[in-house]
This record gives sequence, structure tokens and C-alpha cells, in this order.
Amino acid sequence: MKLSTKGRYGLRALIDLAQYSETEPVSIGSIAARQSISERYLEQLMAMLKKEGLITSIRGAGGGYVLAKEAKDISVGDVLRALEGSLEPVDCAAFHTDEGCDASDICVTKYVWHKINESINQAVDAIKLDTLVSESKAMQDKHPSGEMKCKN
Amino acid sequence: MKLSTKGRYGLRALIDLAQYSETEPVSIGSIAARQSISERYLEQLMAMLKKEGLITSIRGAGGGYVLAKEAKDISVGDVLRALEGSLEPVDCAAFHTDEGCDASDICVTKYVWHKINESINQAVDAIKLDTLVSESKAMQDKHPSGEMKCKN
DNA sequence: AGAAATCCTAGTAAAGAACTAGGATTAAAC
DNA sequence: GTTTAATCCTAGTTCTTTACTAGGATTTCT
Repeated sequence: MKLSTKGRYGLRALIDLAQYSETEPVSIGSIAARQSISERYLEQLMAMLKKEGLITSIRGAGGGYVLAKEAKDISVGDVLRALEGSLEPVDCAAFHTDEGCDASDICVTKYVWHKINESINQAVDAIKLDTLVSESKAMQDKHPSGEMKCKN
Repeated sequence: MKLSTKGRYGLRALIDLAQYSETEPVSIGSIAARQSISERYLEQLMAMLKKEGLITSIRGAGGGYVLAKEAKDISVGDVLRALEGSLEPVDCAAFHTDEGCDASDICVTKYVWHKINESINQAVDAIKLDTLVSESKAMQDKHPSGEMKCKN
């Protein structure tokens, strides 16, 4: 039940992007440097976020990325689902009927997986990017050294 | 964010155990057969559940396992944590101070991980084993064929 | 004594995660 | 119009973890 680096790095990257893209597009290189993420790997994460319509890109010199919508309209859930796929704890056929688990009407545990899924989605959809950006700014004002880097 | 087979198989096994151990201990072999789980693998899962004090074992011929406490006092959370370890989505140092992420006071995302963790635990701790056992019995009455096996 | 069970530790094959690599394309700046 | 700085696209590769498998030792009932 762990998030991969995709979700962890990606969320940090998007908070960073939201914070620095108010006046001009932000390049992968600058995010990668600030967040200590491999530039080449981050590239792929940005591609996923773009594909899901959370960010837009500007190509060529001076280009970079900006948010595709307002930070208050992007939830942590949007970000994590874009990067991790569905957050449900089990790929249960009872949810998407295309898969073939023939036991779905006799299955007891599907009730459990469904409840977990619901509660996760509720939690992550309630948190919006703008909140995290404000938090981040407040944190940086308090600790201006900026030497401490988070791995998660 | 997926549960491994440990959590999935283990929960099914424990529901099965609860259901069949009312009169006598239940062997790994019989659970494995009913639930289509490798006997040798299930052995290891049972060891974890025992270590966490959820079940007790009776050795020797005619032996097997029984619940260590009443089904109503065992939550899905107890089971999943015994098998999967902590359910928190990120091994965040801000939670257990022994680890060394020096950024914990500047870290924004820890707030997110904490919220997710809380909501997952709340969901799984609210579901007790006895509920699932009743559900399971009701299901089997409705579909007595018993041919359908769940993979999750 | 034999059979049926748990207990314990180690090995192993397959899958997935986390990058790395090499370039193609686009567009601003000079 | 060439250079430079950026995104875009697809593969390959290494490392870790998962999901078992294997081989026995021990216990207890019959």
C-alpha cells in the first residue's frame, strides 16, 4: 500500500510548478534542481500530468510548463490518479465490469476494498493544490535556508 | 497503492478461518483448498497473523488454527497491518522520528500523506471480522454451488 | 510407530519500479 | 539562419520486491 515515486515526486513537482509559474513557464530543469529529482525521470511524469490535462506545455527556448487550470481546481486526487492510476487497493472486477472475476456476486472482500477506495478518494479529493502552495510558501518564509530536501 | 497478495489472501483466509473454526481447529490445508491459495504460501501468512496475536495454533495431528479473540474484536485493519505492515502511503519520517528525513519541518506533502493514512485506517478499523463472516454465510446460502472463486 | 499437522529458514523466478539513454522536434534569441 | 534552450517520444536497463517453492524439523494424536 505504498505510493511509488511517481506520485510522491509528481505531487512535489506540481506544487513547485504552481508556486513558480505565476509569471512565466517553469522548465523541467528548474523543478528538478529545486526538488532533487532526476530531470529525465521528471520529464516522464510531466508527460503524464499533461496527458491528464493538469498542465500545459510551451515548447522551445524559454518554454516550460504552466498549470492548465487554477490551483484551487486541482486536487491531490487528480494528481495522484494521473500518476499512479486508480488508487483502489485491489483491481477488483466488481468495480469495472469489463474484467472477469466470476466471483463478484459471492465475494465478501470486495466490500472492504470498496470502502478503502472510497475513503482514500475522499481524502485526496478534499485537498486542493492552492492550499499546499500557501503552506509551502509559509514554510519557506519560516525556514529560508532552503537546505533541507524532502525525499517523499 | 495496491495491496499485495499477502493482504488479499490473508483476509480471505481469516474470514474462512473464522467461519469454520467454531467447533474445531482449521488446518492450513483446508483453508488453502477452499480459497485456492498455495498451502506453502498460506503457511507464511498464518505465521504473521499468529505473531500479531490474531490467531493461535494447535500443533500435531488434528491441530490447526483458531481465532485468538472474538471475531467482533478483530478489525480488517488489524489483519491488513499484520500482513502488509503499516498502511501509510509513504514511509514518512515525520511520523516515526527514528528515520532521518531532515526536511520534516519544511515538508508540505507530509500533511497529505498523513491525511490519507488517517482515512485508510479509519476505514479498515471500522470493519470487523464478524460482519464479514455473516456476509460470507449469507452469500453462500444464496449461491450454494460454490464454484466461483475470487482472486482478490 | 506412523500420520497429520505446524514451524522455520532459505532459495528463486517473474514482475514491476526507477531510472538512464538517445535522439527528434520546436521556437526564441542572437 | 544558426545556435541554444526547451519539450517530446520511445527503448533499454538495473535494481528491488513479490510471490511463491523447497526441504526439512518438530509436535501431537491415534
